[in-house]
Amino acid sequence: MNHKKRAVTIQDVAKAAGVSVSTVSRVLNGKIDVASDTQDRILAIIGDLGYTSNLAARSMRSYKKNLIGLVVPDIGFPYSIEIMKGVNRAIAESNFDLLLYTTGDIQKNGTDLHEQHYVSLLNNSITDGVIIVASAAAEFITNAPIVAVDPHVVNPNYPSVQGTNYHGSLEVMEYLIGQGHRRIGFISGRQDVGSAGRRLKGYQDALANAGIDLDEGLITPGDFTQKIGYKYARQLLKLSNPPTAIFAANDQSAIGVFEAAEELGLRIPEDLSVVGFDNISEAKYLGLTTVDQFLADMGYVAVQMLIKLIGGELLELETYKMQTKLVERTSCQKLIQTAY
Amino acid sequence: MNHKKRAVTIQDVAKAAGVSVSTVSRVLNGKIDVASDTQDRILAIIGDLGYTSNLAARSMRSYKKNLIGLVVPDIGFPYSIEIMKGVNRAIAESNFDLLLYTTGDIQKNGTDLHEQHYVSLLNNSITDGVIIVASAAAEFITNAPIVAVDPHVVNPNYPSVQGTNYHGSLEVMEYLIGQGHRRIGFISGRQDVGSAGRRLKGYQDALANAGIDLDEGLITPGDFTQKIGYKYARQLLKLSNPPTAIFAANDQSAIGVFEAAEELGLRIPEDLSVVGFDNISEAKYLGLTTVDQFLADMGYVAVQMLIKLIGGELLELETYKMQTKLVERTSCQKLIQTAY
DNA sequence: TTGAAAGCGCTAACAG
DNA sequence: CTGTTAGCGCTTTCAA
Repeated sequence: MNHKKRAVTIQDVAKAAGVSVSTVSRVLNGKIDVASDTQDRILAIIGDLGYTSNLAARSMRSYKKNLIGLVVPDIGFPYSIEIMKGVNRAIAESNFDLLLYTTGDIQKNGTDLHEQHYVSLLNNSITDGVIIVASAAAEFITNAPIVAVDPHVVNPNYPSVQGTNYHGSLEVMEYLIGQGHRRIGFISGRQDVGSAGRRLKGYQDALANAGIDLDEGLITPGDFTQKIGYKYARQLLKLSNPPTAIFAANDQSAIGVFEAAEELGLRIPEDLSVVGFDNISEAKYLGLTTVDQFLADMGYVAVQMLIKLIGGELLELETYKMQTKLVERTSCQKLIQTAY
Repeated sequence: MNHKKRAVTIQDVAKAAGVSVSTVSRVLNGKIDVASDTQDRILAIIGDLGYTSNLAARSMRSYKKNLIGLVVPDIGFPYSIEIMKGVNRAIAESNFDLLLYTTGDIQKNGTDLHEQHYVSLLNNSITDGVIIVASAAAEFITNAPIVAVDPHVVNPNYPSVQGTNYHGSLEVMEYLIGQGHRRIGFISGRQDVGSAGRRLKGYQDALANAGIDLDEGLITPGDFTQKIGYKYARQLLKLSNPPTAIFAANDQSAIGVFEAAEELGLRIPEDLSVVGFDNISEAKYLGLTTVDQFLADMGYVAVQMLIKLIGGELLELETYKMQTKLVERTSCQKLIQTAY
């Protein structure tokens, strides 16, 4: 390895081939008006010299970059990972490459301003469009298209992919009520996230529909983390009149519930039913019932929408709704029960 | 949202502020030699106009970009995800941002040539350095530093972070043999991956050390996937004289073993002991014993090494060895046993 | 079929 | 303290 030497440029190639830079550029861009022997010679030299075009310089001059940006607050979070898997799959099927932008910490760039900044940064320079996950911003200034996955804003001013959170939440509650549960706890999600609010609304409305009085004491705060899920589940389960089921606003917090139940010697689902939103693999192996939010599929669909937009199709403000439905993990539960 | 309008450039800002572009550039780069009222005025205008500097143009001129590249074959694979988590954490603690490059499919860019291409593409243009995961290439042409995480090559020609695969494998075998196992199956990893070979070597040597004859029939092929792990575990368990323990070259295939065992009505660990390398969360919740390869920590360390290299420290060819050791998942097993 | 030259947006000397 | 100027590596007219 040497990383001292100046990178080889189009000039070097041109010089070695005894032609002008414009001719090399033509070959690079697959233009047809080049003599085939010239072309072969240049191609050979490009191989010999190990030339790679300078992304920055290229982006500056040409419109098409075959690069899609993905702005994610925190790639360590299972929620982001699931979406990335779907994005990844769609990218693999396309002829675009992926540029992921993150500052690593959900605190460090979770704000509207940061998001807007990154979107501009990418779209005004090296990407053909960007996908932004869990966007909080109400608006983006960009000269290339964007698609938001699961935006916090309910009716965003830009194209987006959303799950039917309210509907999915209703379905969970109907399921639990159908099993005979009357006291059902709810671990909330982050206050500032739209989908969390819709999940809570589903919880409340389903109770009303079933004629069950709402007990505010069964609704706790939350922030989508396992730690806080554990904390409030513990609190709920220690009530003098504890719930017989707990519905968590996402499955990270559902895992927290699982831990609290284990600690208190409760069996799931015999002593306590637990359902969580989002459906990550850990929930699957724990045997927790979940609501499938198709996180990966949302990412997949977002890429497809974006590619259409880049290609010039006018779906400017389209919102794609993905149906979220209950996934009963019975087979996994059986699997784990059998294995031990 | 508007994505028709031309992006606002440094020229626009200069014109609006009634100064030259260089003055704006100075403000942008935090140079001190600017009158503070001029600076305030420019900053205000930058805010008003929603100006973001053009990444491409900036990269072309200046040396420092505060951007680290990460080249990963397939971000959907748990192995990659674990490493990315560690990278993410290190990035969060630094003042660098992350640019992830992938073509999405392990088949699509798994070759040396592709890797070399991406490394050049990034390092010769917009990044200050790149981290390359599971690199197959023997050499890279680049004018900025690179660090490889878990390279296929045993003694690469560039800085790298590696786990002590051979040692970890020995430890597993000593553990299993200590439990009284004499017939231990081995599900191999991908042939072309160096670490997989070292794990197999550990398996073989440990048997020899214990004076146990090697039965080639207990060693199967493999490719690190759950599906193939399942297939060969099934084959092993149906032998007339089946193994009492199976050691899988990674924990994805260990999960396949788990499934095969379940299907055949075997209890783990009573009827069959299972150990896998790598330690992803699914294995944790399944209660499988694993070898911790510190995947996340490897990513973390790689970023730190890279930042040192970027800063000019001369550890050019340093290889950082992370100790891999057996992790007994007894508490998780208990947790699952209690919960159901 | 090819080359010369302009310029993308920006930074970094160099003058003033 | 600020403006002028010269490119970075590339694509793209426009001529030849």
